Amino acid sequence: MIYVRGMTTPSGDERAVPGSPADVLTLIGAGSATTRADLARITGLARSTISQRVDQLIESRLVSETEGGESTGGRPPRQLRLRTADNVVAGVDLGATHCRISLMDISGRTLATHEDPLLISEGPETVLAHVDRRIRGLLADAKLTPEALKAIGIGVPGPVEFATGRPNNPPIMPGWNAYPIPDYFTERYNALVKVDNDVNVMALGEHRAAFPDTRYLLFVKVGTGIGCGIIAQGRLHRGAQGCAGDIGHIRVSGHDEAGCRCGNSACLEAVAGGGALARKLTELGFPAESGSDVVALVQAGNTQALRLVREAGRLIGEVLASLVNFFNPEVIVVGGVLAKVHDHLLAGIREVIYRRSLPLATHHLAIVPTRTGADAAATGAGMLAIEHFLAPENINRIVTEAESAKTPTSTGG
Amino acid sequence: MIYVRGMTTPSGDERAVPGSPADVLTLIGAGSATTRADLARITGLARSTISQRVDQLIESRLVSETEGGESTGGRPPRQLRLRTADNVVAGVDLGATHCRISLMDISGRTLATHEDPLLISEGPETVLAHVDRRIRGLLADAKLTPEALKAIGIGVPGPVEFATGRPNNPPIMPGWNAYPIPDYFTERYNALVKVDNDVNVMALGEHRAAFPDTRYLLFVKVGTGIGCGIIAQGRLHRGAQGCAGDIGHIRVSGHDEAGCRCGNSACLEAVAGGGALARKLTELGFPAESGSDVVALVQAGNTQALRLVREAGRLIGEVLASLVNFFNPEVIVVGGVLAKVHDHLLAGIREVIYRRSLPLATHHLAIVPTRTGADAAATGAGMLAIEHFLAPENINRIVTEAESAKTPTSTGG
DNA sequence: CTCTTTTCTGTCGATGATCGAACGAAGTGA
DNA sequence: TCACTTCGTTCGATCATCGACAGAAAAGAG
Repeated sequence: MIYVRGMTTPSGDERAVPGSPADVLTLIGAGSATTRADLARITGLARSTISQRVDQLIESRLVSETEGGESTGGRPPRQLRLRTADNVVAGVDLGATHCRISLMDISGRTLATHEDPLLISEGPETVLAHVDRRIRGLLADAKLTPEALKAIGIGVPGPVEFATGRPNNPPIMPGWNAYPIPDYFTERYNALVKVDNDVNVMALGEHRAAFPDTRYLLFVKVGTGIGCGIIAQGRLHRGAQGCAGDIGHIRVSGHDEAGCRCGNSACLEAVAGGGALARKLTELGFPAESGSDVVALVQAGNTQALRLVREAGRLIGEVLASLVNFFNPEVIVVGGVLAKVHDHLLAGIREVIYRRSLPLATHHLAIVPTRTGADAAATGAGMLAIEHFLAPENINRIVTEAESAKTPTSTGG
Repeated sequence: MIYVRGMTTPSGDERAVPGSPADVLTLIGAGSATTRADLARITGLARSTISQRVDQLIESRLVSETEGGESTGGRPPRQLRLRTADNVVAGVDLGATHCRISLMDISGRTLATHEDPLLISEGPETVLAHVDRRIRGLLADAKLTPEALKAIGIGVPGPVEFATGRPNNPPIMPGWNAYPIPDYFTERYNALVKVDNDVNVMALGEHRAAFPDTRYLLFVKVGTGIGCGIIAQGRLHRGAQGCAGDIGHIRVSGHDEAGCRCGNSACLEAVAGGGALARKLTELGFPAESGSDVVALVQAGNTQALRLVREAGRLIGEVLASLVNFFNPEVIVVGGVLAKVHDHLLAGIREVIYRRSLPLATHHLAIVPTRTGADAAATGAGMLAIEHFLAPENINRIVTEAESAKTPTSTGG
């Protein structure tokens, strides 16, 4: 099910009378209407008008029609669906050391997923060539041609200038600064390309998959570092420079001894990130290099690891308690590697938030572990791609082009 | 000049082809178009269509027309303006101990302002009766009838359920909980009524008056308490329960001894609010009761007061440094009583933010004192009123009603 | 099994909003 | 005074939408 923006308008703006083909498609995609009669009832447009719009959408290969609707006492309606057969997108999750790609159809269904180890530090040319090969492989496995790929969404582990899709001084992506990632793919595919921060696409994926009706959501990723994706009014909040949600370098009290790679001390990430926990465990005699090692120790029942994770939860909770007062979200989702031991992490987080935040803000606040797990980023990137493909401007453009291609505009004589 | 939402669309949605009377009015109100020919050029609609729309707006008494445009070589255009003669709003700023009301026309110009001492604790009936009298007084002074008042915006010192305009367990407004403020005025005026938190309307006022093109702005009010109004995408962010921006009870490190009226300790407000500073000064032998007294001591050159204000700035800066990383605003405006000594307050705030926040987030960040000063809340409340009056739904309703009133729908024969 | 009722979908003339050409109005400049 | 330009209005033409009608395809009654 696709997320609708507009239509059911909480804030009361957006267009009042949905008329264009894109609006009709949105209703079909959202599952709000599955037949022509439904569409007429919902939009208030005449059935003849709806039929015409639907014809345009079918002509444009955006909608498919199937027989076999349930009769409610009369002629059974023909079912309308997004045409998923040859409209797919790729959701690409690039991490520091992995590349995970999901092939999804435009209704949001995942067709296939593939994960590889891949070092982002090898630079854009190498990494993107790998991504290109994997996408072609997934398309071939699904017996699809590259023409079926309509959009690509990519999440990368660093700040991105969203409008241009260029990384903005990313600390752990050497060679990627200002590299025009979209160009690489628009030269090779006839597809839209959108690039965003990995935490943002995780937030998007979690929101669309698990909390589509939530208006204000925070997705906290606790991995080697700590970051936060922000959903406001159902949309990603990226901030003025596109670096909103970078909570890993917020100061926590009482840890001025902990130096951080950013140059400051007492950063949340430097005391509660997976890397920091691994270091502390190593010092205590339990060798660990990464967040995954910490998780392994917790799962093996190591009490020191368990204690550290719970304490990390409290520290993260201290920062989140501030953000709850400031932002007043409905849901906080905790993801990232450390979320695999969310029992202990969430206990610490909840404890502090419920003690420190305002009752009005916490009364209806849910603090939950991720439901999408390791898929969050790839599906989120896919959702980013789908939503840009289904955006009104794009749909209306496609329909208009299909129309003008059909009518030869009577040139010559 | 009125703030436009939509039209110049940064995010790329909103309606593409502006057609309705409300869209035409928006362009006139924003000053984007002052003549029929302008409107035709901007909207792309035919001049005849525009003329028809403008006629409707003039008929509905929303637009006025004046001769005397500058000729550019041909017939001079007639100038179109919002009809301000009999379209005014009231912006009401209710504080703990004062009531300030601005009468504004719908173009945003302030016609008159009146401030009274008034205790909010006297309860809704008493306070609102006072407001009612003052509004009638201001209208009479401006030689306007109550019919000219189209909308009322009200800022109150406590949380409000914005949709209904009812205070939500406000701590310093005894007797006001869940009181339906809008009803009081809709029974007495034919006007729209919108109620919001005082910090929110201050943020709105500052944004519209001083930073209309800024997309992400924080307005920090440092008075007896400390609060924050949030502008995101040019709109107020109110959060899930409408209590977003309540930063006064965020914990600051190293002050666990400071108890707060909320029951927790080390709250920002309890260590850096005007009330807290006054208490500390009193202990040091300089009697002070409120934030104003603190300001007076600073202005008198009291070094202890000066030191405390600067230290308060650092503490506020510590909290804001976190919020800059999280929210990534373009502008932070500091207002409230303590902003009268903003030299010292801002020094502390800037010092900490520039040290603790991410360079990417602070690079283009402006941290400035309020420009609207004591008018922030009243003008912001007026802006709230104006924007609701000029909202497309409302304008289209007014025009439609005027149309149907003119055509007698040929009943009977 | 037939006929009626119901519901869905397409067709086609009617309607009404918008357009665009033409015209009058009101200025500038040679 | 006479082009020339720009602005605003008028009015017939046009095109999207509507709504009545008819056909299609099922359920249900007799």
